Amino acid sequence: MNNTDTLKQILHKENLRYTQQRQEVWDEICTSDKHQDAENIYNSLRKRQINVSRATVYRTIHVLVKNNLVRRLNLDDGRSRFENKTGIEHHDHIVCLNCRKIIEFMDETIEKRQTRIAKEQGFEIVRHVHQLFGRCLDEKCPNK
Amino acid sequence: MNNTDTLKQILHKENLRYTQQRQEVWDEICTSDKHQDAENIYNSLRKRQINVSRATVYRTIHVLVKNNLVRRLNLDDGRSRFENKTGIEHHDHIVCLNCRKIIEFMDETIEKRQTRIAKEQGFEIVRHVHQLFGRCLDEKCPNK
DNA sequence: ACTTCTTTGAGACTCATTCTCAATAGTAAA
DNA sequence: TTTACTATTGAGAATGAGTCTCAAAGAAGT
Repeated sequence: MNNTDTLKQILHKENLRYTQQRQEVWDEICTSDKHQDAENIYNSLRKRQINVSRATVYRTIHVLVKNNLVRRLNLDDGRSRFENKTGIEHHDHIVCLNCRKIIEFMDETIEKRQTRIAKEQGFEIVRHVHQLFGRCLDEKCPNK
Repeated sequence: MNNTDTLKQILHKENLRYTQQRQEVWDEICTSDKHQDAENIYNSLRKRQINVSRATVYRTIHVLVKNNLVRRLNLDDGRSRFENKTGIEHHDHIVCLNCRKIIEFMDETIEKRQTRIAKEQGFEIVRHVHQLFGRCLDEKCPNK
């Protein structure tokens, strides 16, 4: 299913109308660099002459997150970042504290273990956050 | 080393003065229930007739966190929580989405694996965040 | 086109946290 | 044990991400 149909489907399910603004926000998240924050998404759209308000950007993101089209990332820097979640396998993140480079990782053993640990403690996991913060060895990184 | 000496030591290292307010904030974090937020710490102190300002609470917490006496937790609910880190072994958290109960866990296999994964990606981990959000089976939990 | 209901945009508002700056309090030297 | 210097404090203003309000604009069915 393409971006437009995916969006139309969830809007219909939520009894919401299909609008140009909602499509533009969703497109921006799908096509842009990953891990953009709301302000970034808003600015990118404005730069492309697309009229949309900050309020609409936030409101649309809520719908997308609620319906699993988008994942919200909280990287401890005070604002949420968003990534397209459709057709993407689950992964977690490694973040460079110097250059803020973000790498994705996924480890089946860790995934299974955390589920088991939660179960042993009487929990059923709904979601999890697993982030590794450190320093990368990238030449371009202003690492000391 | 007791709370007072620990505090005096890091204040000295940071070229900061030992004050009653700083001691009170540190005491509150050491003796109170775990995972309190700044407002909570502030209110607890005021309730005990201890004069301290919000600004001082926040400022003191920064010093404590910077010097590894306190850990800052971001549980995705908009405010930071703090826990005493001295003499406590490392652990991560499981949080109930219904009753906000917080359980600690620690798994050596996961710890080792994440270090290795980061290394393979050219990262040296400085810290990590691993949180499991779900629903607990506690009878008192308003978990339908 | 008409009616009804939803969405939008601009800016006001919230809330945790940080900042400002005058008043207060440690601390080292005398 | 007072002086002199500097750091700390408190009250409230400022910040910034995100949310809310409400009148105007837009979808959708008739």
